[in-house]
Amino acid sequence: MVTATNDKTRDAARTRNAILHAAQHIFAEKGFTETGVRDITDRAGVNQSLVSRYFGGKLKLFEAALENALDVRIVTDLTRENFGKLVVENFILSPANRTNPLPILLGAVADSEASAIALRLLHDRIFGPFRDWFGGDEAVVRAARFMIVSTGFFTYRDQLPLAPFVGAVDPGLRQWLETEFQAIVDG
Amino acid sequence: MVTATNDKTRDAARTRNAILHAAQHIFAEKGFTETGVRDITDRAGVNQSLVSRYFGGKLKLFEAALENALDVRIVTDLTRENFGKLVVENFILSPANRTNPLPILLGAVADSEASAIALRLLHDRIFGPFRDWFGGDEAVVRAARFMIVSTGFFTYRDQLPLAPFVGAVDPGLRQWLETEFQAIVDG
DNA sequence: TATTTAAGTAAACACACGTTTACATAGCAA
DNA sequence: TTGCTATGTAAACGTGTGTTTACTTAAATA
Repeated sequence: MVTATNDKTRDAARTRNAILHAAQHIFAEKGFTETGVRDITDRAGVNQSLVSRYFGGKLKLFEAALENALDVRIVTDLTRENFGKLVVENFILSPANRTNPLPILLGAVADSEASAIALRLLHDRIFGPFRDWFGGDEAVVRAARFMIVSTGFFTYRDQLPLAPFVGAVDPGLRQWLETEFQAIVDG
Repeated sequence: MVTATNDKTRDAARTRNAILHAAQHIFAEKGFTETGVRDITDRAGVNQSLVSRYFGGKLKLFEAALENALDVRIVTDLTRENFGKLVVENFILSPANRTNPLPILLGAVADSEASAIALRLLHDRIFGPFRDWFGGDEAVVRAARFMIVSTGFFTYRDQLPLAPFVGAVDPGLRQWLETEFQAIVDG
């Protein structure tokens, strides 16, 4: 675990970073609403008041954490040939940790302020890039299909652990996911 | 609007009912977390303390409201022939009001206690019946596909209003939804 | 009608939680 | 070394919210 002060030295940048990373983890695990500022600062090993000092409050910290998670480039390294397989491997089946922004984003839907931030970033950094990458007349519909399937899957894997989504993914379901994503680019 | 006491008569059953229906509406609109007990009782025209008296608290009221919403039978009236068209018409495109239980249910994902209730009811009253109705070897996968697509759609229609989901549904998207649901029963 | 019981209300309570304040001190500069 | 500034902390604050309490009163009962 990354804490700010395993020693007693003072370093604002490191402290800020420790808070940011702890926030990404815990927001991904518990969602925006059920994550307390003290949960984050305890994990980072710092005082609770530093969230307001360094980020301006819980909401701005969520925004920063989400932006940070979105810095992993999703569209890069994708090809139209093996799109389905690649997406399932690298995006869908990657666990809900700080590297996968969509679960963090979905953890904000219950809060009106946090979901406004999430919606903006979702549109600009996920939906938009995929829509442009798909291209063509039906680009918007293709991107919508992409969002629907990935979001539906994450909802049941991370938030409502329904039988077929717990543990290893059923091979039939995985096969369908790959086919489905491939169909989005193929037409 | 249904209130308990437009007059000043006292009627426990009517009051309880007014609370229940107000709860269904507001839970569907704002989700479990952002709905306050006072929001519900104000709409029902009764005192806030009656939620605890008649239902045992906000959580139990949510459970009762969700059970009540689930009393609309979804599977009935479906046929395998026009499954896709029927589901999209009668289930997917019906607004997020008290008649559609899935949006109410999805409004609980942020709260750990409410989502535990939602998960149980989701499994018993939606996932299970559809799985059984689909039948066959791949019944579980088919039901999972059904859950993924409908949940993904509702998430963006009700919770994160992304461009292609606001207002009238894009005809291309609607066509895909129908095809997708039909494919679930066809194989 | 007199009495009792159930229905309803206003106010207070208890607690969680994000934020702010007042203070302490490490590290740097003069 | 001396003093200043940035970093960090503990405690208090304010507020929102689900719940409970003490009380009032309509309606049923005898």
